[in-house]
Amino acid sequence: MVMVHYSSPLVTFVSTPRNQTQTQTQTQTRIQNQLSWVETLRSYARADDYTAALSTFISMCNAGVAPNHFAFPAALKAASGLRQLSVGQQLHASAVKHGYSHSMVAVGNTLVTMYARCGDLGGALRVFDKMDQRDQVSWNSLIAALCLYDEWGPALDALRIMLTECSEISSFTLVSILLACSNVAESVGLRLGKEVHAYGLRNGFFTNGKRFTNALISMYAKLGQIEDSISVFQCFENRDIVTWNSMISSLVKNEQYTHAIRTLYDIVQSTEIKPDEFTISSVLPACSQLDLLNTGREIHAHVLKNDNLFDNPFVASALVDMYCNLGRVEVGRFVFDQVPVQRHGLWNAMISGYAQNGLDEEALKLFVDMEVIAGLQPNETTMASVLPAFVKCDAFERKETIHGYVIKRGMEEDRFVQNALMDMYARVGKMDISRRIFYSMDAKDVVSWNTLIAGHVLSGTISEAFELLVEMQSDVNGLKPNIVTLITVLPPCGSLVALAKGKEIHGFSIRHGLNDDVAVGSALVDMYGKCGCLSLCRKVFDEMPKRNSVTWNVLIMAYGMHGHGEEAIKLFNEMISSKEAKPNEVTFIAVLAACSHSGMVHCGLSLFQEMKSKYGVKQTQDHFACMVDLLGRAGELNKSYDLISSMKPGPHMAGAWSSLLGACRIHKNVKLGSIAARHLFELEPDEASHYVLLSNIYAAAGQWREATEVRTLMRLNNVRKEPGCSWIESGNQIHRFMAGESSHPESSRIHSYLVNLWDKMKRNGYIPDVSSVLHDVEDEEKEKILCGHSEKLAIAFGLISKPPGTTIRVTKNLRVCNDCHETAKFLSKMERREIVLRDVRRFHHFRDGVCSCGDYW
DNA sequence: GTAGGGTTAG
Repeated sequence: MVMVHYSSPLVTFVSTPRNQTQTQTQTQTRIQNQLSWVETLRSYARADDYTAALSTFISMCNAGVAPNHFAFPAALKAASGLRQLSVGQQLHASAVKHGYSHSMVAVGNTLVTMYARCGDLGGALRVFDKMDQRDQVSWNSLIAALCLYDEWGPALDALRIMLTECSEISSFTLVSILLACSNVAESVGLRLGKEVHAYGLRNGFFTNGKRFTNALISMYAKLGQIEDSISVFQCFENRDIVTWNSMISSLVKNEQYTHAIRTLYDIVQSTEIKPDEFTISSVLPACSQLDLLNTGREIHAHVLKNDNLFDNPFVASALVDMYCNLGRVEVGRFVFDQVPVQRHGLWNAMISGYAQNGLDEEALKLFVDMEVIAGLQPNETTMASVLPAFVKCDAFERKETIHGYVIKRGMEEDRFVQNALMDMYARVGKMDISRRIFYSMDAKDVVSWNTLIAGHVLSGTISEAFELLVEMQSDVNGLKPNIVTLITVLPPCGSLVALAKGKEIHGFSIRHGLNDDVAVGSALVDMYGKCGCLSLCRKVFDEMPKRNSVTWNVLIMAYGMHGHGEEAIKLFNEMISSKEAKPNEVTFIAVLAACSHSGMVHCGLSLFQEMKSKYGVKQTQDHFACMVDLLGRAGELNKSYDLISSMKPGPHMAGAWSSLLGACRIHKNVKLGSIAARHLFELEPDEASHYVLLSNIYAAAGQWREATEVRTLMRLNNVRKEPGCSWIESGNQIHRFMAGESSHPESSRIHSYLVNLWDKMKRNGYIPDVSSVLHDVEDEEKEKILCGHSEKLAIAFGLISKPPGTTIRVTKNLRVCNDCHETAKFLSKMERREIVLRDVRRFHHFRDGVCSCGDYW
């Protein structure tokens, strides 16, 4: 027997020496004695003082008093409570020796529960099978055991058999069944749960069973029927603290955060009920969700005033979690450092707090400390929290070694860890391994799908991402795309101008009620803007129930990119006066870029000067770079140059110099252009576009020798020009065209169409701008090269394949050349087609021979 | 009978 050390008045009582000879009185005394022992043992067990109960049992045996059929269940309950399987097994053997065990229902029942609670479900099932007799409690014990191991289906099967064997049903049965109902498929669980509810109503379980009512509240909430939970709660008057806690946690589970906080206030105002550790740890997540830092602080204060609450590990980690979720990582750390009892939950809360706030190195350090200092082995939750920090932390280079660690610790089966690993492989460019993990997973959840889709978006394999989006909806588990999915797939629709796909996703968001979400709405506004559909972009924006800074920024950006500078500034002023969202640094990037694209120099200058004083947004080097662009485009090349010279060195410098270089091409300034290019060759020697621009500038000025020199330099530096590439969506497919290439299946048809079109244009007075061609060859050859430009191929394909009257939307990876710009403008009138051409910088919207940018680009 | 810490996007 395991010895349990404790001191109690009982010890003196049991160690009193006994007489060796037995008289009748002595026998009576002995029986009396046994009764007292057992009674003491049972009262300890009833009071959940398991250590005392076991100790009593041991002393009783040592005193030569045989345990009876009341003693074993009490001792077994104590062993269960202490989760001591070996003690339970010894009790089991001892009970068999004394002739109890399975023949005695009470002992058998307690054995089932003991094995289940001590981590041995198999042992529990074996005992149940061997029992000669079973009563209602036996079945309850079995069902509860199965529920404990998440064997919900078998638990319900057991109930069906039980109903054929037992006529009586107790509140214990009902509570177990309700628990099982909450964890099976919604339709099955809800149907059965409602039957149990009705049964309880008919049989008076409401009047005598708080447990039943509390379980009902939780059951409805877990199955998403929060209205039913609330009505059960409201109809029940005999509420205790568990009832209130069940209601609060149900509300939080169903995202009814405001209601949850209100319920907490109801508790506080009532005199007889006081919030306990369950209340606190249930309600704190609601504070995070609603951004209620002050409410969180009040709760924290309440915890500090009742210091027994702070000893609860759930409360402590919920506080850490709340502060970190609200961005107060340092307060979270302060609380973390105050907690005397170090448990996994607490460490994991702090590690994920660091990781989610981008403090990767702190997260990694704590991950190490957890084992080294606290002696706690990281578990699956730790791993899933820390993996993103490993992936993002530049100081940690050999990312993949972490997979070995995961396997060594036996955590590779965990879904959250697998998802995090998939993300890691996607980010290091190993989509094959990411996919392999995905297809090896038994239970893929929405996050698994989202991670794989995001991986494909990240690695530029967009068609795979779109295919997965479709495949996902036929997943056997009935998974559906969620908000994150939509936010993942909408940006590539915008960048590829895949308008039909974008509209399809928009439709999906409406059908599934996801379009009211700010992030989804903003992504839709952005997508329509990038697809060149200003009207739909505006319509989505206007219909959104809630907008934030991002929403306004993407709308302003869209108007700016389309050359509607005045409108963009008007929207900026509306944003300020609506007070719906505050302008931030990105807002000023958007308005300054808008001014730049529309040549609104004065407006841009005054906004730039006022942004700090009037709007409280600090100027960054990126804003300076916008101003360089604005001045340069407007032809104020010297001012632009002076501004660059005043800028601090940093990664934004390349952008600034390339703005100036671009401006020099527009305004044909060879001298400044070559200065800008020289800086760029140093900063980004591998970037082909710089060489091409400078070469263009020389060529346009007729300086062919210099132009050739630049091309030679490019060769010497081993820089290869990124091939021009354009996309157009047609027939629910994205078609890609590379400059001078004929890999498209319809290539020859497009080519002959383009030759005819070119002739027709020239007959109608079009003069090709051959200055865009770098090669020093005959004009006829230059025209051939011009006709091979990818955007012309894409526009030609659009004219052939898209129904008359529809808009042609093309996007290009590089800047659109002068001749393609003029061609599109000419075609928009000659072929009576609206053409929207998007390049790396902005939109060119051609209608009836006019470009929205007014040739200012 | 009631409670937590995790993965995806921005």
